[in-house]
Amino acid sequence: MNIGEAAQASGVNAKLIRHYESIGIIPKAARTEAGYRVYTETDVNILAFVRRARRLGFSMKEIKKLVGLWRNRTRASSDVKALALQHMKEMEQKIEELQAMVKTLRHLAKNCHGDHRPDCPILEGLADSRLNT
Amino acid sequence: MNIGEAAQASGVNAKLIRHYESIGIIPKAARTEAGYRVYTETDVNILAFVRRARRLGFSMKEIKKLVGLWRNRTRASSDVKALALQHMKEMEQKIEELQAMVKTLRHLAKNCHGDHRPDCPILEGLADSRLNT
DNA sequence: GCTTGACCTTCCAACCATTGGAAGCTCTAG
DNA sequence: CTAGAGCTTCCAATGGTTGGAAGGTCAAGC
Repeated sequence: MNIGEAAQASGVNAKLIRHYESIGIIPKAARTEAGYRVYTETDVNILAFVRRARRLGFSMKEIKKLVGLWRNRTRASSDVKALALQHMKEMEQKIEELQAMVKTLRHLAKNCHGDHRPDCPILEGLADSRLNT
Repeated sequence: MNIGEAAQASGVNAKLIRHYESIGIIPKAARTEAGYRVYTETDVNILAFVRRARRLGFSMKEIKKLVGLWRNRTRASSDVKALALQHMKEMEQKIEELQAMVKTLRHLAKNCHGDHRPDCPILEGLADSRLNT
């Protein structure tokens, strides 16, 4: 399987596959005599694994760890769980931050006429030093 | 006021102030004979405005627009409101995405022993092609 | 007046994850 | 044999910020 077919099968862009290899996320692919990368079913599984983890918002650093744990049959499930729980915590924090931002903006927008007049509580709110925090 | 004092007063890092100037977010500061940037109260207000908008998650591109509208006394409030509502919509979408990620991870983690055993539903879930979407 | 140290200047590079392009080689079909 | 699709490497850009290096300038103390 060459890189294009592996990309098709795994859902990971060919360009991205090379990038993942270059930064050590995935093992270096074997090559043909002409220098083309060659992939096995296992390689495709790893790539799909990376893609799913990425879609769940894991950073490449975290994914590197996860791939290592995945390939290691003697890993402890506690290692994986800790990584997942930590990641969940960070995402929940991010959600709270975003919700606070939306709340503030909604409050400001509520009192904005939204017409041709220049008065705008949104801008005034942004300019208000009491909003410093 | 030099850049350090302006940074102190506005809460925006001196380094970042230069950066904002270089990418045209804020107007070019006046200079002393020696080349030092000089800031007025108005400049500090703009910087603080940028900082608050940034903290509400606006992109620099959006902030560039907002600063323009803020400095323009004949702007229509509808322009600002549209920008704010669009931004809120994007943040709400992001929140939903994150919540879906957390939900999936929570589900996977629930069945993970989290001990020394290698069995781990989290990794199995990530490797499961049914999770492709 | 001279040194010291804090501040200022510019420019260049790094972070993260991805995407794009250019230039050149290799394969496959007609 | 040629066309074009696909492969190779390398370099650059995105966005927002931070860091450092190398050098000029200011204010205070001696």
